[in-house]
Amino acid sequence: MISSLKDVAILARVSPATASRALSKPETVAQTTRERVTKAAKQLSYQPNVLARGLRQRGSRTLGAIISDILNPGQATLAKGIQDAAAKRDYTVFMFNTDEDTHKERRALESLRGHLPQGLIIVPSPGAKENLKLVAALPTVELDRASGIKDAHTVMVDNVGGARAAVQHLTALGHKRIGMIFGSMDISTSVERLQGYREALEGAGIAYREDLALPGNHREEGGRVAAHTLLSRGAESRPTALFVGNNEMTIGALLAARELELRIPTDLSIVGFDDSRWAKLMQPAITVVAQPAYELAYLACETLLNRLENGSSIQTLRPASIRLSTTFMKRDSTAPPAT
Amino acid sequence: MISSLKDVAILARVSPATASRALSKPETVAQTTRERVTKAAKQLSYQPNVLARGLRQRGSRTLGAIISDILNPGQATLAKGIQDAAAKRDYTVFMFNTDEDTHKERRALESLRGHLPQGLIIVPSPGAKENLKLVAALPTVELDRASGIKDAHTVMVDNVGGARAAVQHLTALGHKRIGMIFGSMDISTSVERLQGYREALEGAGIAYREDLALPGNHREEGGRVAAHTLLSRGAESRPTALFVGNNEMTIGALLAARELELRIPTDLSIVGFDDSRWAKLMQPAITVVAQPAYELAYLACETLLNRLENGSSIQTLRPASIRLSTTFMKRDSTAPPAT
DNA sequence: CTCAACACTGAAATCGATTGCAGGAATACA
DNA sequence: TGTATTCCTGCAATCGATTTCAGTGTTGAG
Repeated sequence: MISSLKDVAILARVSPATASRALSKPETVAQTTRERVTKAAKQLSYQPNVLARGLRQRGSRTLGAIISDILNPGQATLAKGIQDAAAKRDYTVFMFNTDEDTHKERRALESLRGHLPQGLIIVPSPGAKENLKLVAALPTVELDRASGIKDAHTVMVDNVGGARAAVQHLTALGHKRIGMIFGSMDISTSVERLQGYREALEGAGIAYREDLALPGNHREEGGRVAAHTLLSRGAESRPTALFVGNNEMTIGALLAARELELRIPTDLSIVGFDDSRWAKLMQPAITVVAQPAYELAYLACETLLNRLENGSSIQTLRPASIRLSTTFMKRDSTAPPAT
Repeated sequence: MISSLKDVAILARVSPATASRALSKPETVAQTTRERVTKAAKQLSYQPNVLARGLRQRGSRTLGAIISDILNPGQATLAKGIQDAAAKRDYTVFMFNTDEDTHKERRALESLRGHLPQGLIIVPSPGAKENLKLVAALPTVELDRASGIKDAHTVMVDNVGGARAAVQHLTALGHKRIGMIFGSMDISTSVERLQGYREALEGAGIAYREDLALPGNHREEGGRVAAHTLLSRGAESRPTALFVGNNEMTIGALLAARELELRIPTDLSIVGFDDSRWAKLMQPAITVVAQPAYELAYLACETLLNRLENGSSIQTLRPASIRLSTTFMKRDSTAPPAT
């Protein structure tokens, strides 16, 4: 059923060596021979055995990709970007989920290692700095976040700038008490977004208050609890606007606002980080900082492939640190504070 | 850096053959030897080369998975179910997207074939019947839909029953003019859901009218256009309820209703097929037929793996055709028709 | 016409792990 | 003690494609 290179060689009346060359280095073979071989290959619908080839060449045209949670639409978009970029250059991708779990990440890396991928694209979990030692020699690009490894190649968005824009929008509307719900501080994006929030407040001459910035552990429930805490105070001291650090927590915040019967944007303005289907669809539609997730992932994959194919010369020395900018999407969930 | 079995063998002072056996068939090796080998392996942090092993054993512990669109949350859930089930049995998965495009599906299959996977799980595109001939010998399970290939193993939901339940709910509320928007008729789910709709109407003694059931090509825009057509008639002849065949088109229908300023559920009841984040979150929350996507995929993967490991004996003869039932989720987008 | 340069091709080694077979040691049994 | 088993281990072949090296035939220059 499945035919090997040897079958092709026999049919074309050449040696396996020549058949191999005819297919992968055509210019080294006489034209007539080449045609005989390609014809035979087509006739047998020959498909090279990637395992054998990879064994000989010490690695196949394969990449590893590790993302944190495929059910998160943002991450799914990353997955797609990686796959499309890889497919375009004829690479295939081993995709793994970590669910933000360091142990799963470790297992994924171990499993990956045996497949001898040419490179790795990873959305690092909190424990990645340690885990990545397992594949220290593997060309790697960190996507969306930084693991903290020195001189790593990273492709991320400008989280500080995105957060700053969001909060500036709120201060420009006249908000003074602006709350924030941020994610786990062992993920670089959370740290950066919090920083952007602080910078924007400072720029507007508003003092940063610890009681207005709460952690929400990046899940819906955490966002709900944090928002509930922030919004349960009296109308005089409660924040009039909320900046939420990711999409899941934004949902939580919205639910909390509903429970407390706060109208949006009349009683409360909300800006989320990360766009999504429901943000556009809700009424009111939610104002967000949108990330170019697809482009980000595509670029990360291209960066990796370029580095691979340039032979690890220049690129090894000069780590790429790419930042794409975010887009502020003004919708209907933000308005001046009630007077 | 990367150490081979030979290195382990040398360190443990045995032959490569024995080292191999010590690691993969421990019971065939003397205890002391075994311990020396495992210790050496750990010391070198040995990881077997999957390519070499796969070459020898004609196939690695690898599965192919082809889904239609990872950006669709339902499909992403399928992806996750497959991966989790595979990981549990220590298989790795090559994941591909087809975007419902028969050519991409073909390319994915070609690419997959060279990797010699042990099996395949596929959400078949309309052209799958032809494409799957490429891998006729590969144990395959069709997920979510049927390609139409005879005797194929399939794992799907009870689309007819789900649709029937949805429409029965509407008739029970007193609706008489119930519209439907269905997907591409070359996808089995669309056909089945349409049939469920017809059966429910018949059961309620309502005649099926062709002008109330329109195709929406399964995308948001198609759903919007179809809904617009259905709802643009006068209040006397316009449907008072809509059953929509998938989640994307449901969004389209909702947008159309907004454009026409129809209130839900007062002026129009809507039931969608497939649950999602936004369906719960919207106000009013959308009544839907929910599919057990994760379980479906998990089960499909297990079915495949069981079949693989039982040696293709019994299972080959008796194709599995599994149907899981859907869950009707009554929410706030359905109500009795205005009188 | 001779010899060098060149273009092609094939034989054989190689990648790393697995496995059939055979040999050697240890044990059991008579 | 002699022989039959059992247990363990190593040799060598194998999976399929690639690649080095050497050899053949052809062309061109002198």
